[in-house]
Amino acid sequence: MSQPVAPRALTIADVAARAGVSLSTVSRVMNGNATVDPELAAKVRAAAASLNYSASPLARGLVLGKTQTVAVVVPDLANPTFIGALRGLSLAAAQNDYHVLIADSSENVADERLLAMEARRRCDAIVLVAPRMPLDVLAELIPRLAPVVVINRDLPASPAPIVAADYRAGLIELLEAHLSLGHRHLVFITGVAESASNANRLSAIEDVRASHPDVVVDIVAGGVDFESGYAVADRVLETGATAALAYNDLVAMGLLSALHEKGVRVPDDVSVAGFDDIPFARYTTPPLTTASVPVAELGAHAWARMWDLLNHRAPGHNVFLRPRVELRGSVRRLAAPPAA
Amino acid sequence: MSQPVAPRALTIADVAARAGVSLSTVSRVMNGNATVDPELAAKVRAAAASLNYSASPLARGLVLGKTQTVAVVVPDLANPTFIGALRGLSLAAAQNDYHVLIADSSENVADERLLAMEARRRCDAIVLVAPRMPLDVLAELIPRLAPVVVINRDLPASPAPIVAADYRAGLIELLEAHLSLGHRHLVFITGVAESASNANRLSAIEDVRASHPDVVVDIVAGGVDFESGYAVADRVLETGATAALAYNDLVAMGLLSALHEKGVRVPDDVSVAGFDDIPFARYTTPPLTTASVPVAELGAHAWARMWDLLNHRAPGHNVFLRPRVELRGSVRRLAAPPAA
DNA sequence: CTGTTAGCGCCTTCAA
DNA sequence: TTGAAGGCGCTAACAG
Repeated sequence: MSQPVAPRALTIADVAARAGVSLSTVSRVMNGNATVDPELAAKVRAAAASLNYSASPLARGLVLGKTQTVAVVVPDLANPTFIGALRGLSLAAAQNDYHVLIADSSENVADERLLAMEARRRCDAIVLVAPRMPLDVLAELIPRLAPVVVINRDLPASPAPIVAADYRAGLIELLEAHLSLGHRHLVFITGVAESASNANRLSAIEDVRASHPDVVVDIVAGGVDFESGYAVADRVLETGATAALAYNDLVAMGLLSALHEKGVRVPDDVSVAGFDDIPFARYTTPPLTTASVPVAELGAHAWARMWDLLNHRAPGHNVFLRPRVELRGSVRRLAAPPAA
Repeated sequence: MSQPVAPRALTIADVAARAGVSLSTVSRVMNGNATVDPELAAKVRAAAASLNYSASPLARGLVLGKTQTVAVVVPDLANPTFIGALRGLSLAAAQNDYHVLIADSSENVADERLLAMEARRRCDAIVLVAPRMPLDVLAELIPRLAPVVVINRDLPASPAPIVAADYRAGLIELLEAHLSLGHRHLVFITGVAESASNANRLSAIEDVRASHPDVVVDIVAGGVDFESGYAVADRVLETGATAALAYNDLVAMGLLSALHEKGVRVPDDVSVAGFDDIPFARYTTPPLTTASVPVAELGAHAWARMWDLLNHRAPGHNVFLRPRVELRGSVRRLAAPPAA
C-alpha cells in the first residue's frame, strides 16, 4: 500500500470565506501591502491562523515571477571545497528567506551548461561553481543565466560578480613562509596540467623564483588526489628539496603516507605542506601545514553579491579571499634564527 | 550598475503563433498526450526548437500540482554522512528528472519541524535526515509531510519508508572481528548519551558481552568529535584494554592523535577502531580500522523508495544496510592463530 | 478602504 | 483531430 499523501493545502479562498472578506483583502493582509482596516485585518489574520494557512509558493512564484530560490551548480558534492561553499551559501540565503536548489554535475563538464540552464528556469538566479568550464562557454552562458554569481573563477571583465580564493597569493605566502623558516630548496607537486588553478600556482612559483634568485623550486608532476601524492614520493625525495609543497591537502596527505611507509621522517627529514586546509588537515600525523581557504565564507560572500543582484542593487566588488598560512607540525624551521 | 537579467522566456503562445496552431495543440505535442496530426506536430516541434522553447516549470507545477522537486532536510551540511546521502540522492533523483532542494537546519532541532513543513510546500515530497528529532515530533510530522522517506532512523511501524545503516549490527561485527583477532579486553568510547544511535551501540555491546562471557568490554564516556577522542586517551589506557573502539572515526582519529603524542604505539601497544569509514579514515597513520557505512547508497536507496511513492506504488521494503568491517593497520592480531 | 476583474503560463476538459 | 474555455492559487490593477 502506498503512503497516503498530505491533504491538499487550503487556499486563499478558504481564508476569505472564513473571514467573510474578499480574496484581495486576504492577499493584502498576508503581504502587508495596501492599508487594510485594522478590524478586518485582525479577522483575516485570525482566520489564516486558525486554518493554518500559508500562501502557495508556486502560485505566488508564477504571478510574481520569482521563486525565492537560487540554484547552485557544483561539479561534485564530494569535494570539501564545494560543500563548504554550498553550506555557507545555504545558511546565508536562509537568512533572507531564500532557498537553495542543488545541481550536481558529477564532474560532467559537458552537461554543465544544460544543467545550469535547466536549473535557471526554476529559480531566480544561479550560483556557478564550475572550475573546469571553458572560458568561452562561461562567457556565453553568464548572460543567459543572469543574475549569476561566480565562485572561484577569475574572469576578466566578468559581467557576473566573482567571489574567489586567491590561490596565487596564498601560495606565494606559503612559499615565503617556508623561506622564512630557512628553506632554500623547495619542490612543488603540481595538480592537473590543464586546470586554471594549476596555472595560478605555477605563476606564484615564478613570482617567488624571480624575487628570490637564491631559492630553488623544483616542479614534480602530481595530481589532485591522495593517490597522486602517494605516487610521487620518490620523485619528491630525488629532488633533494628540504620541503615539499603539494597542490592540495589530499596530495600532501598521500605524500605524508608514502613517506611514513618509507621511513622518511616528517618534518625532520623533509617538510610537507598542503593547500586548502580541509577539515582533516589538522589531524594528520604530523598535523599538516597548509594555506587555509575559507570555503564557507566564500559561500556567504557569494550570497551577499547575489542578494544585491536580486534587489537590483549594484553588487559589492569582486572579492578575493586570501588563504591564510597555517603553520603546523609538518614543516620545520631549518636554521636557527639569529637571536632577536 | 546592476547585472542585466536574462530575457523573459518565451511562452507557449509564441510557439503556437509561430506554428500557426492553437495553444492546446502545442501543449499536446510537447507532452505527447493526445494524438496530433503528424504534420502539425512536426510544425510545432520545429517552431519550439527554433524558438528554443521549453515550458515553464512553475506554470506546469501550478496546474499539475507537482514540482518535480524533493527537499532534503539535513541537520548539518558539514557532516560527511549527510553529504554522502545527499549526493547519492541527488544523483539518483536527477536520473528521474527530479530536482533537490536542500534544507539545512544547522543542527537546530527546534527549527527542524518548521523548516521541513516550509520546504514541503515548494516540493512534492520530503527526505528526512533528522537524527535528533524526538520520536513524537517525528510521528506527528510524517503524515503532514507525506510523501516522506526517512534516513537513518529506526521508527517502529513507521508510515514512511526507512533507509538506514544498521549501526548495531555493524558494531557487533566490528567487535567480533576484534575477538577473532584475539582481543579479549576491549573498551568502547561512547557518543553523546541522549542520542538514539548511541543506544544502538550500547545494545550491540550488551549483545557481545552476553555471547562472550570471557570478554570484557569497558565503557568510557566520549563524544562525537575529534576533540572528544583526544581527551579520553588516558581513560582509555587506564582500562588496560588491548583495543579501543570509538563511537565514530572522528573520535578514533582524536584518540590516535593523543596516543601518538603520548608515545603510545598503535597498533603495537593498543589497537584503535572507528566507525563510519569517512573519506579520510584510510589515510590516517596507521590507516584506521572501521566499519564502513555506505552513505551514497543510503541516498540512492532513499530515492528508490521516494520514486515509488511519487508514482503511487508500494515502496520497497525498509532497508538496513549493514556496515562492512574494514580491517586496516590500526588494529593488530593479538595471538598467533592456530596453524590452519 | 474594499471587492471585482484580469491575468501569470500552462494543461485539460468540452464542443466542434 | 483541433480549438476555445476554464481553472491551478495568487497578486495587482481597476473601480467603487
